[in-house]
Amino acid sequence: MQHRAVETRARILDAAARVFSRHGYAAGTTNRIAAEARLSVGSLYQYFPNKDAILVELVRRHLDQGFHAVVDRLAAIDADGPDRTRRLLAATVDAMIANHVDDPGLHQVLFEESPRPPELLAELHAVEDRAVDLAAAVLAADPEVHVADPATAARVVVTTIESLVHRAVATRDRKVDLPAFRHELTTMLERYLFAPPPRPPGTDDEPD
Amino acid sequence: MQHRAVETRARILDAAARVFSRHGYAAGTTNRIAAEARLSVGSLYQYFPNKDAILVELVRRHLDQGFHAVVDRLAAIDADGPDRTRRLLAATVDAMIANHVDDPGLHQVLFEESPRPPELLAELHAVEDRAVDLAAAVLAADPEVHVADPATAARVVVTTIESLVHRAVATRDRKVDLPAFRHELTTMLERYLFAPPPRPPGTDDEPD
Amino acid sequence: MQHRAVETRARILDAAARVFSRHGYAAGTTNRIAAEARLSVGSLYQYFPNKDAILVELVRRHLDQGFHAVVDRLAAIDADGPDRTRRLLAATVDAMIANHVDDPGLHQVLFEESPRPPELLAELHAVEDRAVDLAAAVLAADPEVHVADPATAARVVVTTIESLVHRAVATRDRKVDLPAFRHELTTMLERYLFAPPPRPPGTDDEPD
Amino acid sequence: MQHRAVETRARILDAAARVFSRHGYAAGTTNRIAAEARLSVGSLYQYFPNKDAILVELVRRHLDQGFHAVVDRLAAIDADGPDRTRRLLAATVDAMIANHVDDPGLHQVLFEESPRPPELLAELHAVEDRAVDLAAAVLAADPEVHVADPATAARVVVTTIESLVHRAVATRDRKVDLPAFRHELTTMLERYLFAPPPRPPGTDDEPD
DNA sequence: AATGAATGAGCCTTCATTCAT
DNA sequence: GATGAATGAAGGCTCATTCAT
Repeated sequence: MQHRAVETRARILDAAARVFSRHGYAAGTTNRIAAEARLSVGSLYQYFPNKDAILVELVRRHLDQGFHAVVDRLAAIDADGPDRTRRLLAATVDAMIANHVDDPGLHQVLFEESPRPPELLAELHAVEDRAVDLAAAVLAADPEVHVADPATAARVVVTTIESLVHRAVATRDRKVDLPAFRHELTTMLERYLFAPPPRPPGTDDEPD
Repeated sequence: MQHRAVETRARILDAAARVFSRHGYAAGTTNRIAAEARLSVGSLYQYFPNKDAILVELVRRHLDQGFHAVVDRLAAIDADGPDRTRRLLAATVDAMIANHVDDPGLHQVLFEESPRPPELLAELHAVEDRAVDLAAAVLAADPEVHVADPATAARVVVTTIESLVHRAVATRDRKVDLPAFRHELTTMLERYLFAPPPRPPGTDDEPD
Repeated sequence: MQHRAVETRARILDAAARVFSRHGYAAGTTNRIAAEARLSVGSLYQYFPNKDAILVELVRRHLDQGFHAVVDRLAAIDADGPDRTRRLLAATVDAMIANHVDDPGLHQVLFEESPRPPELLAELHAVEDRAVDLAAAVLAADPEVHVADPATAARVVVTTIESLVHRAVATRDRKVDLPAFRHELTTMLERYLFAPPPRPPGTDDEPD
Repeated sequence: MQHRAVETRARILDAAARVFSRHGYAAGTTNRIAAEARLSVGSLYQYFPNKDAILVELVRRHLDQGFHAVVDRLAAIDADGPDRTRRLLAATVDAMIANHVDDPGLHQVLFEESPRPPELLAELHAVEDRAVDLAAAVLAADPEVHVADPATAARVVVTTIESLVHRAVATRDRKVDLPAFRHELTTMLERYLFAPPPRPPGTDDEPD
């Protein structure tokens, strides 16, 4: 039955997420995943052609969910109020943190220690590019943002958020004071975006 | 024999670096490493108790070399000239990029896809902490740097450099326009550190 | 339901023939056969107790069809004309070739690469024996055939035809010029059967 | 050590021969082969890259040994005595029978039920072609041999011997009275080769 | 009767590690 | 100290067969 099958696929993915998160990719054996999903290996292989396919699907799912979580969150931001860019920035950082907080270990496995077929890399890049485009539009529309090139600035912002959030929360490494981290990250990005425009020649800005 | 042994250890580590870089951690078998080092597996196991020990040593070596490369570079910076912090910052970024550029693949393996025993994590953290301390001292000494807490700001700077440089150059992912990246990263960090001080009390910015 | 069931069995056998021919015995999975027969595996197992049973039935069917094809062809030969034996021989060779030409691959699977339970071997032998008996009768009745023992000669003829035709056409190996093969095979067998009788005693050729 | 390694390879091949002969290709598992060779699977895989490679080597070995056995036997035949062709024929048949008698089951596995990579088929054909060439030379040199085309006749002889000997002795099927088989096969081939030449035109044998 | 999801034994292969030489 | 053959546990995956629906 269609419904049943979809459910089983999901169960396998959930199980794989738990197993990978706990054991890493290499030690996340298909037998373990099957067991965790209360299924036989054979069944697992009726839903996925091989172990990597599970991983790929898992990454895809996380990517989608993460992207949508951010987009949804941003959609709730008042489009026209004051400080729009600042509020979008903060919301994005929050959403990204939320995306990772659930299962830090999983992200490590999914985005670092696993083999990523080129096809998947392409998707990763596509999602990032979409985010950059969205951000660039926001920056370009805000007169208070003084950056040489909105596209470049947008990419900096996006990759910085991704990298630092990932590092701060999505690692099995040392954990971090989240609120402080959140504050400092937004501060840095705000200063980057809203820095006073370079002085016109002749004007001095920072007197001794 | 002491000397000979040290040399052999180094040869194994070099071989391991090449093998891991080429094949990744999982496919970097001990036999391949031994072969690359023109050694028998048996001999390899007289120098290292197991595969992970090689990895650990390799990470340690890289960490040390990287740290020293940065420190050496910074030592060459004129301690008292103007814009000292800015110059240190730029030098650090340059040194970090240099650290990764040689062998991007290896860093990926060493710091992402390999198992890292807690013991190794502790060392990682220690090195980072040292860097943070050094940076904090620099920030605290510079009157133009207006940050609430030099220690926090130092950590932000250090982790941002690490994360973004790593992401930009030490990945097998999509590659990046390095000079542009370098410029944008320093710009962001400078704006973060040298932002005009918060308005004097009485002006409200973020009310309770 | 009797009729329906018979039809379904036939459909399964046909499907199995196609699948075995295409994929070989090992890769001819029951699932593939079921799919090819537009049936579920479950249903397939209601018609055959296991995979080997399908194979056995298939061999049986091929044997029967092949035997009857030959017999029918021979029945069309004028029983009393001159050169009766020669014509029967030619017709047999033609019929055997015809039997294999349709689906060379299938014969390879059925008679070479598959497991043959003893029960099946017995049937194979029975069919061959019947053919030998028929041939022996023909030889014995022909005064121009000078063989020591019609039964032995009959077996030689039958097995030679079987083996060589099989080899010539029922292999995935190198293919063969059929008309030439056909001519040479009949020539050889005719010479075998119609060789001039051994010289009357007194002439020595192969002394004791 | 070179010698030790060669010996181990041979031990594996011998073990594989026994295991394949007993269980067939599919059920001749690498673990069984290793066990039969009193070796661990791991070791087996240090000598052969995979199961098929063992098979290929085994086929090659058998082919070589078989071919040489025949050639050696023929070399012992007096080159210039009377009835040279007849004696060569008999010797060939004997040698071929000898080749198969040792381990009938193995031939079945090696040449029928196993997957044969194209590369191996090519070798098979090459050996056969060599044998055909040799035979053709013999036939062409014998004035008593009346065949339209020595090359064709040679191929008929070679394939007939191969096929019938194989069928008679190298099968797990019903076994056969070897001396009788031997006699009948040579008889047939001799009659084929030494049949009286076709009548000169003007003599009628087969009137319209 | 039919369906097709589920089962699980067992296959081929890899690789960190050991040990006889 | 060195060598490299040997080990064997364990992994990914297949497929004949069963069984709940």
